[in-house]
Amino acid sequence: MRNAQPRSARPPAPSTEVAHQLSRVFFDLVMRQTGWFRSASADCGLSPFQAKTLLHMDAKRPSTMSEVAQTAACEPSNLTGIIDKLEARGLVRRRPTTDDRRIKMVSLTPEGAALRGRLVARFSEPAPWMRALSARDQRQLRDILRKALAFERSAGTSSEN
Amino acid sequence: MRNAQPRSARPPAPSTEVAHQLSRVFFDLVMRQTGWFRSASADCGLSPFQAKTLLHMDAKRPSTMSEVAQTAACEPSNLTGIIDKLEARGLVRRRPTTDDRRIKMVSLTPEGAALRGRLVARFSEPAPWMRALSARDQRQLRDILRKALAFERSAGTSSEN
DNA sequence: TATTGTTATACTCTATAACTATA
DNA sequence: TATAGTTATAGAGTATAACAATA
Repeated sequence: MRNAQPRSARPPAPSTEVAHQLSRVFFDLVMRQTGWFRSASADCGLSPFQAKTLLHMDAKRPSTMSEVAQTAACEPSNLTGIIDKLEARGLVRRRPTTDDRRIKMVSLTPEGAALRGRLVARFSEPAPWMRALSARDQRQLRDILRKALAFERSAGTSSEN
Repeated sequence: MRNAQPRSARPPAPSTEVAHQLSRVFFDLVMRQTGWFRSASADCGLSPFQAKTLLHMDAKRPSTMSEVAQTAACEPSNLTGIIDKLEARGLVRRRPTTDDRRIKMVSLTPEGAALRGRLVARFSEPAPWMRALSARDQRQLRDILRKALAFERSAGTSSEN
């Protein structure tokens, strides 16, 4: 864990040692944020998975159940129950399509879109450790994470796998 | 969300706008890593919470149930069940103390410490987006996250709250 | 009387398989 | 026969309250 890198023939990848250190510190930090997500969801009256689902829905465009399940990285069978609850609360709406009657489109109601907005705002409130960083570190971190997110959005279909 | 900052009298904090942008991009990225954590745990034959608990245990020193519950940010009642399972698999050991017989110390067995090591190694494997970053970005990101983690460890008792 | 850990309970999350209604 | 979504079910995670043993 503290050894130099073996010098075997490799593509010109950046030092794997730095990447490993990065991985450890990232997941160490992430592991400390689970409670944050939970309480932020609860502040909006939602379970974590309900909040996650709402966040993964496109505020402007309806999606099929499958699409939502894929972007939220969950099983379609579980999504059914979540959408049931969100629909019962008037936050989303399910409608069949005319051309293929197996497919159902889900969309946010105005109430759902509003609550989704509240969620986004809530998740925009910086955690204490973010405010503790210098302005320079905050900018650098934001910019690097934006690159990472751009990669994730292009490369992976979602997170999973 | 794209507006300039209001110019009201404020402490000389770094731009809250940058911090908000940082918060959004960070949690957007984090939301995509849950599957990664899940599959990494499964690779070691553990549920996510079991893995989390093992990772939060000090490999060298026994802790009380309360201490583990606090660092893992879970309810003591839930920890009981998890420790039961880990103990049944021979990964941890529970022992009463002599001075206060209410307290029970939990420690990793050699098998538990070995599996914890495998877990740490597994979580050290960089995610694709980490490898996609330039060597410079990787170093900068690692260094900033280390500062964040140092803050978390000093300031917060854990994550929660 | 307060505290450590446990039990009981209930609800949510996750995953798999079987089912329905379409195609 | 294959696909979109649902139902059924089981196991794991999370939270609260009540409890036993001990201090």
